[in-house]
Amino acid sequence: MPPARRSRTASSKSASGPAELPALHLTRFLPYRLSVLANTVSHTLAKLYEKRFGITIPEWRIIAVLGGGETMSAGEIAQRTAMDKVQVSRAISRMLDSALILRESGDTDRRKALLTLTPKALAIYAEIVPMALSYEEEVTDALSIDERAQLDTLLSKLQARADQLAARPAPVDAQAVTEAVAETVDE
Amino acid sequence: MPPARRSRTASSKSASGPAELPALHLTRFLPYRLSVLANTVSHTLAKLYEKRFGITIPEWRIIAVLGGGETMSAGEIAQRTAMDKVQVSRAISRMLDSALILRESGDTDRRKALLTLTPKALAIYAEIVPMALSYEEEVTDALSIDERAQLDTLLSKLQARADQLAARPAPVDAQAVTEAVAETVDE
DNA sequence: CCATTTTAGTTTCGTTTGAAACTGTTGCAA
DNA sequence: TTGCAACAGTTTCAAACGAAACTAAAATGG
Repeated sequence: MPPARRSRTASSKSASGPAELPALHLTRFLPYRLSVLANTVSHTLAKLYEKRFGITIPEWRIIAVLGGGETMSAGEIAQRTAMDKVQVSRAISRMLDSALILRESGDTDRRKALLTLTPKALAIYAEIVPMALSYEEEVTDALSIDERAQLDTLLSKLQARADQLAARPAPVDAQAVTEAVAETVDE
Repeated sequence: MPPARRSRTASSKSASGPAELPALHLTRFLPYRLSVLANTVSHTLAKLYEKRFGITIPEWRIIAVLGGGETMSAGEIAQRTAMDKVQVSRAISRMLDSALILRESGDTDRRKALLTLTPKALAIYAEIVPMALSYEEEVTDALSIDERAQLDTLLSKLQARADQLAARPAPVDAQAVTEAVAETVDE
């Protein structure tokens, strides 16, 4: 039995469904809220990056992890940026075109390409980091010190749980449900 | 002068940049964290929706706002779902194809189309809402009751601030910075 | 050693996206 | 009224995406 649901100002529709339909308000639905917030933030930031440096978010992320001047492989970048290898591969090829990155194939393992930022990219890094942090600060200025700590905790816990749930295989069977619905319905 | 920065275990690179480069750890950078979390959650949910009902997130959102049986225009849907009109238009046309939505042009204003869910979509609604809420609960189970309240507050505050910052026009000039960087650099 | 599997990264293909242009409709104003 | 601006929604086009197929280079192991 699912625990008692939000008893908000919702379900009071006139002639509604069968029985006890739990209502859902998109604006209170966590996945929706996270998606909208992340989108707002990313989009704002993306426009800044694009406008000033002509780079996209994937490129920014790569610059961010290589900004210390270190060298790493595409796979390692993928891990550290939470992007998949295709995304990384494409971002790198754009960055090669715009001379932001240097690629040399390692000699111990010639599958792995060693990637380093060019001076040009390092200069962007030096400019973009303060800008990024400053935007972050403007956002978190909406919060008290306590709240910022809370946010940190909450995001970590939620991410851990979300990862866990994402890893879990499909919960029940699929086809059956679809068919059940199709049956119930369609006149 | 930017307030003192995170003094984490970060900047201790060996021979790093010019002077006081504030370090940036992607994993502690709020926009990044939000983006990754929202992505994980949305992606998991999208797979559930797709697998069971053959619908995408935009379609789900439309079903969510029309699920009470009410009728509204595409523009209103766009507002309530935080999607833009193009996204809504496309989702609606998919839903027309799969007989999930009904469109009749209003007679007072023939630009506005009146949209209503079909019984088929309402049946999906009845099945999908518990599923969505149950997933949400599984995620928030990672939090205490107090923390859930905190989360609600934090998300609201952050969204409000992010909206405010997004509305603000471009902060400074653009070209200048790009050129400055180009100059500093490229050997 | 040679054959097989695994790993690193790229390419391809079909879809999705977002911005901008476009179509049709209404409201407004001279 | 006619003419024009604003609005609702759709279409177009080029970029971006994800999944799966592919290429090339190690690692494994018989």
